[in-house]
Amino acid sequence: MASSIEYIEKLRKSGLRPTKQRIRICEVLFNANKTFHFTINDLVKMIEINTNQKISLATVYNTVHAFEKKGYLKEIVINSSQTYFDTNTSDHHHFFDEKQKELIDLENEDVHPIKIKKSLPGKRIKSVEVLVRVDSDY
Amino acid sequence: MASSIEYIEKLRKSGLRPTKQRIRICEVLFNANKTFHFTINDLVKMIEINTNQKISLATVYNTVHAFEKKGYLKEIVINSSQTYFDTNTSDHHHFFDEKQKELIDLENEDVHPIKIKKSLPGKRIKSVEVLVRVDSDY
DNA sequence: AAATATATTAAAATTATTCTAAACTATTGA
DNA sequence: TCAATAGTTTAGAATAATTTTAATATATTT
Repeated sequence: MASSIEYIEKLRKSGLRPTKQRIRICEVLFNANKTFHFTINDLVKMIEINTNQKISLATVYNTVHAFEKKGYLKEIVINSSQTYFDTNTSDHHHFFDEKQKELIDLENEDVHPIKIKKSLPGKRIKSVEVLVRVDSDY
Repeated sequence: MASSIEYIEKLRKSGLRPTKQRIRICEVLFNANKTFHFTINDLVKMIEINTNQKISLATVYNTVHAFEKKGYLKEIVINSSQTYFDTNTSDHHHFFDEKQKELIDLENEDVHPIKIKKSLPGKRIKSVEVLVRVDSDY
């Protein structure tokens, strides 16, 4: 839980102008007491709830991408028609249930450490992500 | 290297009618002496090279998906505007260089075995995939 | 407060993929 | 062998996520 003043600071510090829209999106994303996963579509719906002021879709895309670049959000690697984002920016992995389109965190301590033995000349590892696809029984 | 007669057999065995188009696509995909990664777009280009007979885009999509269902191809999980497929259907992982849009195999023996300690009630693990994102120096 | 730099917006454009329904081809079995 | 049928291919239309455009609005700097 943070106040909009804190978001204004946070935005300014990272070189993003604290606009009405960005502050609103910060509130929606970072006021929750748990981290969560969302699609752009989910976020638009969350913004619409209890708001009279609309934010244009282009702005939502711009802002989410700006936040991702600044490290406030993580993009989750899934082959799906929609891109998922995560407000949990810590190093962790995911379960994905294709049927229910449900994403579940897999904390780093839930996975034995991953060591990559192969190295590629001229290339630096940026991230190592594990996706565990699951089927639901029902 | 296999002849079209072998592909006809293979297709029939898996309940797919051996059509001109499917046999052609088998040749393009499975005659190579190394496995490789491709997008639908790549495949269309490969088909066009040394062919007078065109295959419609819808058929290419249909066939690739049919082959994937039968286990002759693997879909690779990447967030990219295009979906990648792999003719290497063994259990393995990938490096992905976003800049160069380059995919590189990471054999299972190149990764320490991945053990998932968390289990989800009512869900069965279908696959565990690792994607290592890399940056090129240049 | 004016000048500037940056953001927002609605609408159009783009692009991968899927759908449609008509024409075609492989298979079956008489 | 040949007609019936079931499955396949096709071009083009439809869909849907995302990006672009360029005009308007807002934040920052001087």
